[in-house]
Amino acid sequence: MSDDLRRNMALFPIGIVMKLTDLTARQIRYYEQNDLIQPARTEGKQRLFSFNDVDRLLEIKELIEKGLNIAGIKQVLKLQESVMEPTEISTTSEVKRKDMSDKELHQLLRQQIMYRNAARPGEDALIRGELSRFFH
DNA sequence: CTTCTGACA
DNA sequence: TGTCAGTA
Repeated sequence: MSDDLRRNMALFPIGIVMKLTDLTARQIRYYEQNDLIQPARTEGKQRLFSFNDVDRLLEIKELIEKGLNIAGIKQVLKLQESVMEPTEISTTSEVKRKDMSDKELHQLLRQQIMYRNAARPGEDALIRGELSRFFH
């Protein structure tokens, strides 16, 4: 069995994921509603998460802690997907970055810098105003 | 007992 | 986001 397939197997219920990510069930369900994650379901409609789902949730958690809202997180997630090779869908952010082109790397760095500026209330009103759509 | 959806003093 | 309700 491939390693990628193993990481995508729906294995644990929300209770386990809560402990693994330190997120509340409310938050996890909310992120799913906003299409940030798409966990599998049992016949009884119970969510079943894979290792990839957990990794994704941990990334979402980091982004939330940096002040990003759903729209902002979608941007980052979309950017990461555009950077990944269609074939070898890597797992760690380290591997993902290794295959980025210079153009994509600059775009990601530019956005990260913008996030930091916008995350400082009263420091850069213009930038924060333009990116308000991506923050709380 | 755990999870799910919907709703809001 | 928390939390309570009524189920499955």
